[in-house]
Amino acid sequence: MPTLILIDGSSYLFRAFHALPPLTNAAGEPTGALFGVVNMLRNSLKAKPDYIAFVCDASGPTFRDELYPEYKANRPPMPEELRAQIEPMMEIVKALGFPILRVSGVEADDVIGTLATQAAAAGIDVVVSTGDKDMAQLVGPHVTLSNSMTNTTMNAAGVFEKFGVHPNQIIDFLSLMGDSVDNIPGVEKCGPKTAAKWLAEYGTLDAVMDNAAKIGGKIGENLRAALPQLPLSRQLATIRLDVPLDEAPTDLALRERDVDALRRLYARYEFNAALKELDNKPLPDDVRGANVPAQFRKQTTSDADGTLAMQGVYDCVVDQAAFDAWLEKLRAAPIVAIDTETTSLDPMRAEIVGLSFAVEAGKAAYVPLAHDYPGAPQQLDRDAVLAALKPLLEDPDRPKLGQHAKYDINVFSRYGITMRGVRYDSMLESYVWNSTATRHDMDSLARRYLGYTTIPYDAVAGKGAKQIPFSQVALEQASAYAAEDADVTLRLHETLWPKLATEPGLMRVYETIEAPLIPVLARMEQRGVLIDTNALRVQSNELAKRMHELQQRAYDIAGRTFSLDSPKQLQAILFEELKLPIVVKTPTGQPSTNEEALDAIADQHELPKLILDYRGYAKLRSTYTDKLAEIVNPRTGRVHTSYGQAIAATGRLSSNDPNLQNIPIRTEEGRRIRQAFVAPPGYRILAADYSQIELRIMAHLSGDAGLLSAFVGGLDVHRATAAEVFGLPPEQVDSNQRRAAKAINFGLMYGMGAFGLARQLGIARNEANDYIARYFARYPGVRTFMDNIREQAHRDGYVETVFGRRLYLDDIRARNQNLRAGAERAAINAPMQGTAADIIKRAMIAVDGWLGARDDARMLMQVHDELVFEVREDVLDEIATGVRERMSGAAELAVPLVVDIGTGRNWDEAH
DNA sequence: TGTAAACCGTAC
DNA sequence: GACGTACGGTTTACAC
Repeated sequence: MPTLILIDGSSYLFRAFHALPPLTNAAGEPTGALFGVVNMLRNSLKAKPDYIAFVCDASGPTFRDELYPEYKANRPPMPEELRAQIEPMMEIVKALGFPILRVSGVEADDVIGTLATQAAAAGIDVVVSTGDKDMAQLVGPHVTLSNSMTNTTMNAAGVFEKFGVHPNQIIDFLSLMGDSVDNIPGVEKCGPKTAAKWLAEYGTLDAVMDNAAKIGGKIGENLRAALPQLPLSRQLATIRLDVPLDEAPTDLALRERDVDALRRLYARYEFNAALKELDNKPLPDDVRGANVPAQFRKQTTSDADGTLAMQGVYDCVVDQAAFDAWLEKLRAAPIVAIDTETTSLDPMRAEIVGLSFAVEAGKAAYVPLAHDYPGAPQQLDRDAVLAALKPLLEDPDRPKLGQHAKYDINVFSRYGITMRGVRYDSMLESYVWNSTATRHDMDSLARRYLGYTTIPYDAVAGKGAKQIPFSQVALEQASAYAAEDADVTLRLHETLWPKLATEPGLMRVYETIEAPLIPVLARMEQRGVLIDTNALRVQSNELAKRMHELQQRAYDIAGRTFSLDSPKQLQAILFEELKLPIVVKTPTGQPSTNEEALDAIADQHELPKLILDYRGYAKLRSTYTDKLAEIVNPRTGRVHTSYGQAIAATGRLSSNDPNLQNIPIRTEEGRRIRQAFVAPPGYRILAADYSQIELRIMAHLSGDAGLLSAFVGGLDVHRATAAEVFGLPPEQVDSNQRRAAKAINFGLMYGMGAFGLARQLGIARNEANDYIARYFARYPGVRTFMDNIREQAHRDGYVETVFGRRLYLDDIRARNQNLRAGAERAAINAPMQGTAADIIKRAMIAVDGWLGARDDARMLMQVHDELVFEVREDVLDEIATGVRERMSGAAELAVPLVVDIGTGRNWDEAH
């Protein structure tokens, strides 16, 4: 059968632009995207199709813009470096002899859809070459998709495998999901899984809509809310198959290529391989790694149509000569990407299995050191290799690059190596560039910024029960995986660093906050905090006893046994068997058994109170007492948390394994957990926390006179607020009024409305409204500030902290009310939460620098507005003074930054 | 056996 | 639906 290849030119140019490094030729003209597209085109010819066409978007509006003015409204303008590559691309495409189709009023997709349909009807096999999943709707018996970026092809079965729906359901599938890039509305919270599930059940979008009432939960409500929008979404997602065209598929034979023009263009853009091929000369061999056994050489280069796969030569270094050669390369390189392979995700328990390095894109090596499996080849001695590398690793003036380098720093520390000079970390570069992106792990970054899918860890080490330690992974696979890690890290840096360089504010955040913080956090994690496991064990037993008693009583009361831990079973007993009133519902519409709900019915039955007590104990025991004891490192007797430096969108740190940032404090029983965080003999715990830091930042940012003077005057701000709102002298404010004022102060920072305040304080909604109105009347600057932030967020799509950290708000222009309102609340909160994060990070860097190498005082923990130290008793005063000075001085605001400090034998006492 | 979702609750 | 940012435990449903 004859074949037709339809190339989605616009899609490829755009993807190649984002996937490839920003190459330029000697004249400084951008060539990266061009290079990608040209290679793809040359490869497409190798299939020797009978017909071929290059289809791209014409300029000007299309019928979709008329249907829906907001279509693609979120698209940023095309970057100049990309725009500059369009004309050259068209010249090359023309010179290659490709028929070019550009039809105004429709998109390239529609032209492709029309041609594919016509060709298939005429018995021609069609391959649509595109990176766009929307095209899956065209797949049929004669039509397949091919994606040269991922080197995959898809027929109808492939579509079903990938999306879980058939090609003829793709339009409905896309309509349900919506598309944030094209700004097509869908069903909120409906992703591919949910969309596929519904379509599997009902078959079509129409049927899903007809049965919308049957779908439960929050997602069902979202679906019903979206019903009016969905027909429009479907129209937008539907590729037209009836565009009037001048050419029939059979008119699309390849024209004769213009060799002279190609030679001139290839030369100009420095596509040397293409130029050589043009002149029919063989390509030179790739540079091969020296002194490397051939069987360990891993070469990832372009295959038939995988031009955009990682290209490079990866060495597996197992002999001294090869290692020496690499050591020389590392010493000579201006920047070295380093990655460790280990036996554990926990750096405090991990042992080094191998090291990988990259010095330029495409040139990387893996040095296996402790692979141990039957038949494993001889490897270099780990201690000898580490000793040889130590000077380089410890030299602060040799710039190093990592992906999540804190992990590697901690691993090296276990071998007596203090890694210094980590100037670059691709994870943090990505985080500063756009903290809203949910994941900054290497696989996600490679996909996002390089358009490349890395070898998944699972693929070499397995997962779940079948997982093997990396030390048992065969050298050949281990090398491919590990060397790629270093290579990809380097390529990510080469992509992200120039981006950061275009935004001096973000660059400053990276250079003055995030990068210097890496070794500070690493030291805190390595140090760990001493835990009194005996105290925890005692408490755990007490809790277990009380829980058991409560459990027995609960069974007696209910007349049967059940799991007190199961909300579902509780719901059956409380609301079905006992018929207690339902006060709160969960987001899925079920009767809630949360604290608020149980509190509300506690006066009608004894079971709710009992459950609340049980829950409190169960939470403490499972989450804290038992968990902490379990996670104590047997080597150090301490818990070594991991701080997440690229998690929270606002710039805050997070903490896990264990999470030290949610240790209880509000109740007496909870504080016993804190009492188990102890100082070693001769030391004391010192806790220093910023007083009302976020409210102070609000005063600074808003410039509100009332709020400023409260802080400058050193007043109790909640009391002062109560005095203003209730029109009383401060000394006549009672505790209830102060509590209300505190709720207002905090609530406003989170964008809370009257509804929320009323609920929080248990008052009528109009009363809450009244409070808020009086607050804004008394603090007009705060209202103006909030209005301005909202406006700025809408205008720019992001908000900033005092130090220039940026938070993008993807939903700020959403048509969905809830999404948009949520984004507005986040916009209000982010400058305050984010600035507080910036300030304490700056303080940590300053305090760490001041403490230097002294071992009589060590910073252990950070809890958002608090730093915790262990300090030798004889220097407590000196340290307290120095810490206070540096924390207060971490920012110059319009109000003083007050720091409260306490000390004690344990964390609880230090408060 | 493993994963994801729902629910709940802790911190700042 | 109504208050921002996190982490994580238990139950439950479900795919493999």
